[in-house]
Amino acid sequence: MPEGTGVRRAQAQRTRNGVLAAASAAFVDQGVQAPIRDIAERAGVGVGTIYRHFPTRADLVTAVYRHQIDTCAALAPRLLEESASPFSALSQWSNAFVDFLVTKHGLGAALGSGDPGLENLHALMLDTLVPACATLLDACVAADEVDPEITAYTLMRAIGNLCITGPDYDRVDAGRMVAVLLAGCRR
Amino acid sequence: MPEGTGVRRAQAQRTRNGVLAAASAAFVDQGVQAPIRDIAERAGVGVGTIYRHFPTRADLVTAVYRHQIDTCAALAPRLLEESASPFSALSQWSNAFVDFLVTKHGLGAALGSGDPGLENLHALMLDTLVPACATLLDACVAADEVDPEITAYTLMRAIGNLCITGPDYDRVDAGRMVAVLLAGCRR
DNA sequence: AAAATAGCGGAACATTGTTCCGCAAGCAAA
DNA sequence: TTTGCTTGCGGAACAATGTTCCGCTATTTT
Repeated sequence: MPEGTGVRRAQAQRTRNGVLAAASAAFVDQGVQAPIRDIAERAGVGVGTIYRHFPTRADLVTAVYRHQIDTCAALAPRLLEESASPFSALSQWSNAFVDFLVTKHGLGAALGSGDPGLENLHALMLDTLVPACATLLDACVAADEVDPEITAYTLMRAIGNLCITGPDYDRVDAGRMVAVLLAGCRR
Repeated sequence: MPEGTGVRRAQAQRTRNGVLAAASAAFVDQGVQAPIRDIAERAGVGVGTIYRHFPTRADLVTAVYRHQIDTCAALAPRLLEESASPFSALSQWSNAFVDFLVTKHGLGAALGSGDPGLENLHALMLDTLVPACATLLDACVAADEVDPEITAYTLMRAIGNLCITGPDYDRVDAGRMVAVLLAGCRR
């Protein structure tokens, strides 16, 4: 991490960014399961180079989406402050989360699959999103708006699963079902 | 299908059953993604033999679970008759479906993944389970117990997704979330 | 200038779904 | 019965994909 100065380091950084850009584009076109080789070709590098920067496939996916995940998490406190009720904030935040998941082809499925190679991604989502969700949920419970049985992790996971879309179950359906789920949480 | 008489045919049938048994056992141990080679070894046959009987992986999975799926579908009309209210029937039927999914490691994820190789399985579940669910749902709508916006397919799919379990989200959580979802459907 | 090393490209390896081919044995025709 | 066809089978072979490994180049260090 201590970015040693020098031409080489700078070049490496450029390569890394190129890989991230290529991966991002590939994920849009082919979903998160885009083959590493395709990404390497897009980026004009060898596969070894990708693995040098990102030890595993999940690390690459993680790096590509980290910013968006952080943004989503940061949204929670703001919504809580601005919304009429804690439940309304939770509802709006869920919508943001759904929008994030649903625009990333296969991300939901990848998360749900339990693929051991995606542990990192899973961990990241959990570490940053669960606390954010917990904040909202706690506020809802405090206001007696939702069943205290429901945990942030379980809710996040359920929402994530509901966002696994396909040809006959698209983002609209996912959004609707998440809304139904939240309605069911309500006191 | 016209079971030609003869020693060969009988042997083939025996082989087929052996494969089904081996697959069933392998699915319990390793989940539905158990490699074909493992199943072949368990059954004491070559991989070619498996493909002779089941053109694709999904056909094998389908064959293994077909009976249980049919049983589940057949449960719907009976519950509708015996239950106090249509919604209660729907609720009980959902529990049965959840139990089915949740005991098959990875089945939910496989269904959700959109893996093109599993089209057959997907189609089977849809063809037999969706009509069963629709019966219940229609009764609920007629009794004004659930929102008519909800379609059988969407509900099935949502329940299926909620049943994608993992280390930190198990069958208990899945059952709870499905109950919450149904509560949200209620009028 | 020589030696060490970071960064890179791509061949090579492992796993898995699927196809293909040759073989053994039952079955039918001669 | 003998001969040739067909069924069913086993496993090698192929393709796709994640991942590791090795040798090369050019920068950095001594």
